Amino acid sequence: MTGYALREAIREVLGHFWSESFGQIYPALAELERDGYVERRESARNGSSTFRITPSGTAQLRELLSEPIQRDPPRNGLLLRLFLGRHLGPAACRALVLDARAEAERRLAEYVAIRADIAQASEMADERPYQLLTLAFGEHTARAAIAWANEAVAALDQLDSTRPSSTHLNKESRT
Amino acid sequence: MTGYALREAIREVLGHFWSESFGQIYPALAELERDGYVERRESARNGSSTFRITPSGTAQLRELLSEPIQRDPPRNGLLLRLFLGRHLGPAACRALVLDARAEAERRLAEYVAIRADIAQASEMADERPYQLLTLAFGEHTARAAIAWANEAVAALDQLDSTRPSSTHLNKESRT
DNA sequence: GCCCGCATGTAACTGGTTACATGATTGT
DNA sequence: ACAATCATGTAACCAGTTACATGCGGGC
Repeated sequence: MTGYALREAIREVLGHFWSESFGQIYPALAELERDGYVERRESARNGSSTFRITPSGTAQLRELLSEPIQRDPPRNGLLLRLFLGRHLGPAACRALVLDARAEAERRLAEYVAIRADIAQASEMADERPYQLLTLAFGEHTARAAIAWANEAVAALDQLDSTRPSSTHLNKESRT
Repeated sequence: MTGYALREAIREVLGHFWSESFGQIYPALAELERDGYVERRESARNGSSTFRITPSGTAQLRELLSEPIQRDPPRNGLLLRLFLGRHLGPAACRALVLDARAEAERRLAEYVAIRADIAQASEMADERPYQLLTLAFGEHTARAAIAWANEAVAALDQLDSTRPSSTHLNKESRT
């Protein structure tokens, strides 16, 4: 496939847990070609080149997949805001949580659709069980996020009603 | 607090969803001081300086907290490996999942301990409900991860027994 | 003729980590 | 004394995004 197509595939297929930008892909493909991990085939018609992985490329892929997983330092903007939620007030926090819930629901719906697609397609039978694993992860975490959001909204509502004239911006002071 | 203490606090208190390095903190504090958002008080004894947020600093904090949450592009090494799990084989994938489950269990235990701590401490009553929100999020996602891992292990075991002589490295070929 | 999607690549920039240099204080 | 921890800062480096420059080909 071409670099462009590769990026599209990553966006569409792995989009929920991986991403690459053109600035990554093209230099990477050039390097992979230099190291003999992929082969370039120039198209005569236009200036595009399609790439195909070589045997040594698949070997290298397996090597890389076997390397220890490195996780990057956590940075969850939602949780940071909620932790310092006193400064935002219950109403603003509630809005944030509702937003998060809406997105989790959107994701969950997407996963359900993907599951239907995968069940449909008879191709790639040996890859399917692995793809279902990642899908299930997404479903579990999305459902967890929704359940949490419901609890959180309830807690925030109670907080708002218990101490209505809180230190900061609440429904009344904003109107 | 000092820059050092600030980093410790971030690590210990927000460690599950936020992180900052010295390379960030010290330049940031200098800039915040320049903009009048924090005040520096030099200690006479040693070269250390303690910082205190100013009124305009808290205002700025609220401003920043109100800004839209920006999420960084996803990059989940575990899911990437599982998605391409055919290249690793069921046994290796199983190990990855078990690892993930162990860590989720470790996290969950930590959260339970923190919850006990928070319930104990009578201070900071107005911050507590917000902190509990972030804690609950961690608990939900950890439990979801554990449940998923259990399903995934079962699926992988079945996969391993159904087609024992898979294309690649499995238990037999590795011994 | 013109816009849009396909396609390739580079350059600038940014956000951040890591490693290093340095030194005071405290506890054993 | 010496090790560990507290403390400050900088420089080098890195991964990665964004934006830009460029051009082909097809559809309207």
